[in-house]
Amino acid sequence: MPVKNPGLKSAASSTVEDYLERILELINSKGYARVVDIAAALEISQASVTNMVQRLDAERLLKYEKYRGLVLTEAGEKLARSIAHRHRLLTEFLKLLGLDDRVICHDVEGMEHHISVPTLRAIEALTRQLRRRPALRAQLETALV
Amino acid sequence: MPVKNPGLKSAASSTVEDYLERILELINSKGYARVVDIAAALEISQASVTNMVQRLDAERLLKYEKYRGLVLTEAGEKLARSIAHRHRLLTEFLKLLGLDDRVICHDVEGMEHHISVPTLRAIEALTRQLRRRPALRAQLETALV
DNA sequence: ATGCAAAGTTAGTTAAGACTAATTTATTTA
DNA sequence: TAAATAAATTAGTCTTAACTAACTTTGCAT
Repeated sequence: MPVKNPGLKSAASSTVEDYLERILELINSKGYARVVDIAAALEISQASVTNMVQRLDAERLLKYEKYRGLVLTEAGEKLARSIAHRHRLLTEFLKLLGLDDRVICHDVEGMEHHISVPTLRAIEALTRQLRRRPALRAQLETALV
Repeated sequence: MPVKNPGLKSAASSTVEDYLERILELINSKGYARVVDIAAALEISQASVTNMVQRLDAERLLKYEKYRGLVLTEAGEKLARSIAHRHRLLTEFLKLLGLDDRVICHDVEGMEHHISVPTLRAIEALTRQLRRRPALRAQLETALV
C-alpha cells in the first residue's frame, strides 16, 4: 500500500521521525548529536545516518555542515519535541495499563508514528483518568490474569 | 531502521497483514477474493496483488492457482482472523474515546500492525471498563473540549 | 463458435532506506 | 608535528513493495 503518513503537523515519514527523536535525545543528554552517536542509537550504519542527515538538512529540519556537525532548526526542534512528547504520553499510557517496559518500548516505537493529534489528545485525557483512579487500574490488573 | 515486525504469533510484515485482512473481509462479504477486488480494496494495482498473492502462496498462507483464484489455508485464515480481531478491538477502543470514524479508521490502520499481544489484552480490559462506565467516558468527552 | 472485454500475469522500473567497502577528514597521542 | 585512530563521506548494492506497459487467459455475448 501507499502508506500515507499524516498525523503530526508536518508530513515526516516514520523514519524521519525516528531520526529527529533520537537526535533531540542526544542533544538533550550530551549537548550535541554526532553521526556516530545517532548511528549507535538507531542501530544502523554511519553511512545511513550521513545520508539522512543530508536529507534533513535539505528539508530544513536541521543545519548540517559536512564533517562538522549539526543543529536542529526551529522547525526541526519543534517537530522533534512534539514527537518526543507523543512518545512520552504513549509510554505513560501503556505503563498505567500495567505492561512491562520491554513491551511498552517495543509497541510505542511501532505505533507512535501512526497516532493522530485527536487520538493523542483522547489518550491524554484517558491517561489523566487512569492516573487519578487506582481502582480502575486495579480492575485492569485483575482482568489480565 | 531495520523495522522489525513481531507482535502477532506469526512474523508477517505489515503489508502481508494488510493483504490478509482485506482478503478475509472479501471472502466474508462476497464469498471469494479475486485479484481485482483485492487491488480495489487496497487501492493498488492488480500486478502488485498478483505478486503478493504468489508470495502468500509460497508462505502457505493461502492456496493459489494461476488465473483461477485463491483460498486461505488454515494458517492463513487463523492469522487473518486474529488480525481482524485486533482491528475490531482497536476500533472499538478508539470509538469509546469519542473519536470520529475518519480518524479512527486512519489511526487503526496505521497502528494495528505494531500492537503486541500483551498490549492488546490490556486495551481489551480497558475497553471493557470503558464500556461499563459511561461516567468515565463522559469525563473524557469534557476533557477534550 | 468466435470475438471482445475483463481479469490476470509477466517483465522491467522506481523509491525509500537500509547496507558494505573504499576514501577522506578530523582528532588524539607519541 | 607526524602517525595512528576515529569519525564521516561517497559510491554502489540490496530488499521491499509499489508502479506501468505489454501480453495471456477467461468468460460472456453475439
